Amino acid sequence: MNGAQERPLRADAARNRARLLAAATEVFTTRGIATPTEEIARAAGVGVGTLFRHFPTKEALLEAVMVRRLEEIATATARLADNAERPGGEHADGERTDGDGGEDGSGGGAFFAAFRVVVERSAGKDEFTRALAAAGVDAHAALHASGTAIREHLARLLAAAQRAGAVRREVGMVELFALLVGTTTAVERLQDDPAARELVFTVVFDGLRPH
Amino acid sequence: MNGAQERPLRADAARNRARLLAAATEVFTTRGIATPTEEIARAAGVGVGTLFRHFPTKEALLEAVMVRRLEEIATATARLADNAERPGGEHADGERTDGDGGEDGSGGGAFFAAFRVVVERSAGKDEFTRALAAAGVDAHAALHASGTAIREHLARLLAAAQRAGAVRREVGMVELFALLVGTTTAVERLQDDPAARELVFTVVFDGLRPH
Amino acid sequence: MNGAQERPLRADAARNRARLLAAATEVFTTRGIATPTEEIARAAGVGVGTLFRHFPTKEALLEAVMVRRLEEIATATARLADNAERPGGEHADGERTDGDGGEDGSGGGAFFAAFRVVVERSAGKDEFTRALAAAGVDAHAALHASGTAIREHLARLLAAAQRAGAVRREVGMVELFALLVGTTTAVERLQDDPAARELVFTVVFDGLRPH
Amino acid sequence: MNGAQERPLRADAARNRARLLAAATEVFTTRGIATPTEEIARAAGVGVGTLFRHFPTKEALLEAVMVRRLEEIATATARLADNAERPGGEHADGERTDGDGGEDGSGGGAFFAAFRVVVERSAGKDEFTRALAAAGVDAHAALHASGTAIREHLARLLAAAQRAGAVRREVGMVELFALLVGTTTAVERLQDDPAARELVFTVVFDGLRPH
DNA sequence: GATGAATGAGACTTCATTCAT
DNA sequence: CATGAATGAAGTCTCATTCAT
Repeated sequence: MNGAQERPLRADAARNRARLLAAATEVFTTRGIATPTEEIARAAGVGVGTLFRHFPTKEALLEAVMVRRLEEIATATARLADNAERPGGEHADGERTDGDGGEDGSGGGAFFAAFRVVVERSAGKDEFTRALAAAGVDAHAALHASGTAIREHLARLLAAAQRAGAVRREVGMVELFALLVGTTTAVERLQDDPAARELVFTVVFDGLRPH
Repeated sequence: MNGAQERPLRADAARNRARLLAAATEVFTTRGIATPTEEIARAAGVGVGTLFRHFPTKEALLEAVMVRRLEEIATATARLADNAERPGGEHADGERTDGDGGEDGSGGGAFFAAFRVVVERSAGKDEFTRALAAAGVDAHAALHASGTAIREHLARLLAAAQRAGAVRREVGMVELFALLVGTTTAVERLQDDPAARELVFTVVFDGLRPH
Repeated sequence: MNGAQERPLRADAARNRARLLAAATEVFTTRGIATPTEEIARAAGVGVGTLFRHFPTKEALLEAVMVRRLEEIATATARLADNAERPGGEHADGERTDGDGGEDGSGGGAFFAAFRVVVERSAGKDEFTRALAAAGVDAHAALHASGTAIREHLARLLAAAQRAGAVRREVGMVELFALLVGTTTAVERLQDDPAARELVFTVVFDGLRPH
Repeated sequence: MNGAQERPLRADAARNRARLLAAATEVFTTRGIATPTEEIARAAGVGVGTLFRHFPTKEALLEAVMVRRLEEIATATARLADNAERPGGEHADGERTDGDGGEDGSGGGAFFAAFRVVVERSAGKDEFTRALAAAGVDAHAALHASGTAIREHLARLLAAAQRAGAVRREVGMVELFALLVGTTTAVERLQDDPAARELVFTVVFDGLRPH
């Protein structure tokens, strides 16, 4: 897609870029996107000038952070979606060996695993999305690409899970996404209470099963 | 608790205060809390000076908006909680008259009704909460008061619903609150798709039932 | 043209606006348009905020300064153009009373007077024009209006002077404007040498006469 | 004056220096002196580091550009001045052969030719001068040297032209310089209109002749 | 009391200059 | 020596808050 316009990037430059991305992820998530750029630069141990050399705009930095997150998620969902469809993927034969601690019990394990992945890696993403949407950046190429990929993987996983009778058929992509961001928000404030987190997942997953 | 210690407030002043509160609610919700104070003043049809006379700080205005919301929610949950416990409230005897618009069908109707109320009146509250939390204002008196009341009503409703076997017993207040904010977020983006909203509620409610 | 959108402007606001305009004229002319806004604000005795309340952009301030200059010039050239054409304006009859120390000597006095006016009030305008042009602001309404007026007045004066045989007929508006800005530049550095200034005017004026 | 005290400069270094000078001349003239140094480096096909190795300061680069221009002008005026004074230079005897492209017809041809040279090679110099002056660099050695030379040549040419009766005697060096920069400015905006340019020269030259 | 002009700290961004590669 | 990444001072503009009208 973009093959030649980015030269290899000098060693130190690459390191600084990585540091900035890490610092931005951390700072944006914990202190909100209103945090001054200077703060992020300081957290990354570089000057503001360096920040702006790598990301020409605060918004661009924001986007880069999101893109990285989305890409990670897309990678994970891709694996799950491929596995689930591969013949033999997700314990293919009939003999319900199961045992998958409640996550499914009747196919759809990959779907629920993907749901977890998306939720767990989306922490803090909420505010980012809002910010970008507000800036009218909805369709920035990179974002769009990863977003589309994730959407596609989830669609396949959802369909498979419904075929397997693991998820109620009324649920479509719209509801799925709403539940994903909702669960993300719910779980976000339960960082330190794993039991509560598990229970929230259980409630949502049970609610998604056919009734 | 504090009802009368502040002097009655002249008629026009009261009207301006009300206008500001309404405008702020609207503007903060639709355009985000970063909207300049001047915008809010304009929306309310008053000057900035007036805004700052009524609310010494932007943060104070934010808080006032939230307090009003919480109070409304508290009023609604109070009624539901009282009803549910009153002898005969929520069809007390065994004869499942039901008929409660599908909300449950086996006790717990008041609880689920309260869940809906909280979610539906909380739209946009999310960002407010974050903002206030960020400002270290977590325990501002007024907020705390209404918050406590709501928490108490919900606790009673939850207990009743669990006694009636309508809600799984593992769910405690922590999970309930997480699910409330989560569902609020989920539902927020489904403003224009009532069917999807309903389905989200169905999923969450079904998930809350004993399994 | 614009009648109602500008409210009367409070007394202090009007004073500050005037101060800012004066300070900007002074500062831009003497220290160049690269002078920081803060300098101008300080020179005007107000805060930067005030400057930006009155002129939303540095460029807007620049434009306002220019507009005022152009308007002054337009007023002066208007008077001269009208006078020259009024029956009896500029000693209408044939009897070359002359005596006008070289400024004309054969009609065209109004034209040469206008030339002087434009040059003398244009000091420093040069850099402004360049700056505005660079900013792609060439056709900003107000500027355009005054500019057009001046152009029109000068066209009439030039025609009259040529009819009177006071100016060579080959000269058109293009050359006239070029000579105007050229003479402005020439004269700008002769601020403190009135005799030299006069001589420059003499040279240009003599050159403009039929040969 | 300073020709050899700096070591010879390696071949590639010399080429880079030349490229930078050319690029700077071009860029400063077309896009203004506010153009970032990086732009100039890119135009020259080198890195910024190289630029700053050759010219320790942006201002130094600016000065170098000007010096080169002034030197070119000085070379041209030198030739003209020498020619005019050499016995037989500029058709010394009385027999008005003229033929000198119409520039004068009565001696002073070299003077007017020099005037043209200065004007035509000064395009864009205006902004440079201002910039340097603003930076308090008025008397930088190199600039001064070439400037002095030009001044001297012009003084000789002017004197000769006045002796020949081709230029009015009131005009001194002060007025001459003012007219030079003025004509430069006038002519600058007439780049694409040769006829208008010629007419401007004609006006100024006629104005300079005795009246 | 209401108004909106004034204020100035602070945000984002640019760019001349330095320095590691 | 060349390169271009890093730096941070400085510039333009915003906005919560104060205060004269």
